[in-house]
Amino acid sequence: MDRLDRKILRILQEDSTLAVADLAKKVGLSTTPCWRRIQKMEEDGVIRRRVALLDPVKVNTKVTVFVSIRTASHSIEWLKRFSEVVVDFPEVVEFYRMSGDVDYLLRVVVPDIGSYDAFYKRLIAKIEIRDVSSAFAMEQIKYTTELPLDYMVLDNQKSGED
Amino acid sequence: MDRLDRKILRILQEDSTLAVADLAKKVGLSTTPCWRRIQKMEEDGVIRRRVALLDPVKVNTKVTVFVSIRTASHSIEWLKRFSEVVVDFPEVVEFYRMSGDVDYLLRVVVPDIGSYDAFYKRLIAKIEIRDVSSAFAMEQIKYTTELPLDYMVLDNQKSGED
DNA sequence: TGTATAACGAAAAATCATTTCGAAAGGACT
DNA sequence: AGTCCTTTCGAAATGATTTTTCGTTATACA
Repeated sequence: MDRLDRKILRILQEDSTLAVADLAKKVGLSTTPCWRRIQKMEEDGVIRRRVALLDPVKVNTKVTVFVSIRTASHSIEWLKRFSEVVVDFPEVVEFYRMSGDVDYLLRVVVPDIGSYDAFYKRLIAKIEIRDVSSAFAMEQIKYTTELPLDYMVLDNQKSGED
Repeated sequence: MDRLDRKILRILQEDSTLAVADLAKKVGLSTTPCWRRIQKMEEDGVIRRRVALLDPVKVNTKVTVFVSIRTASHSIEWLKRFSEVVVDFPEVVEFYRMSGDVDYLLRVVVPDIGSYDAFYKRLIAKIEIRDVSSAFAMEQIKYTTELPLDYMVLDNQKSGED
């Protein structure tokens, strides 16, 4: 991967609807090699998928809640089941195993506080959880799916400045 | 918006590369009305954009850090500048104003702990911040851009069971 | 300097998005 | 029930874009 590939990724992360010909023009290529580069990055798994991003307000999931979970000591069995249960909730859009104080962190999206309570009840009905604490987001100041490309490892050679 | 629209959104959230004809077949429509529904949802802003999602490992941003910030008392000026500074870092992929204990929460992506330290230094060089604490994610168990569509408000009538 | 390899670009072919045109379905009102 | 009106639908034609094909150009290396 070189600077041209990075340029392509930068654009596709923002907007994947451009015609390959237009994208090619932007990065200074003709359509065929540009198309082939995209193809290759899809095969290599650099580009994982292309998706539509929806407006949370319009689909009635404006409220984000961060759920911190401390699990002290638990069996391997419990941890396995815990992960499975949590992953299956569509309201859970992010789920991390953490180092330090908190063991797991979830980002949950729901319409309102009431729905969060309902979600929480459904969650603890499925699996016993010791220490849970919820923090509500008042405002989403930034949310992007664009990963920074400044750390990418390039086969350095080739053209391009940006 | 009815159940058909929801079906369409469900699919487009997963994969926006399908041909409209195929998508139409999946939801039980012919291509023209399906195309028009998509068009309308784009105009209405329900569908915000279409993007490519990249593999964090392949672009060298596998480490996620959650940064909690407490700002006690600060001027309006400071808060404004703080937001601007933070938003401008491409490593910050999510940024929330929170209720409760923590005032702001960031999700930051970087290649490794060392890069995080470098990022942190660049951040505090740009703006003075009182109380910061960082929590590292050991594992990303779930990450999806798919919002749950179960809370969507439908103009209830019409066809479809799912 | 020759050769191999990899990347390029123009143009043709195939696929897909978008428009156009009627037809059908559902509601409201008489 | 019937007519009008509105909305949604679908087949086919058009236009744009993706994908393939083929020949050319650049780059690395002996």
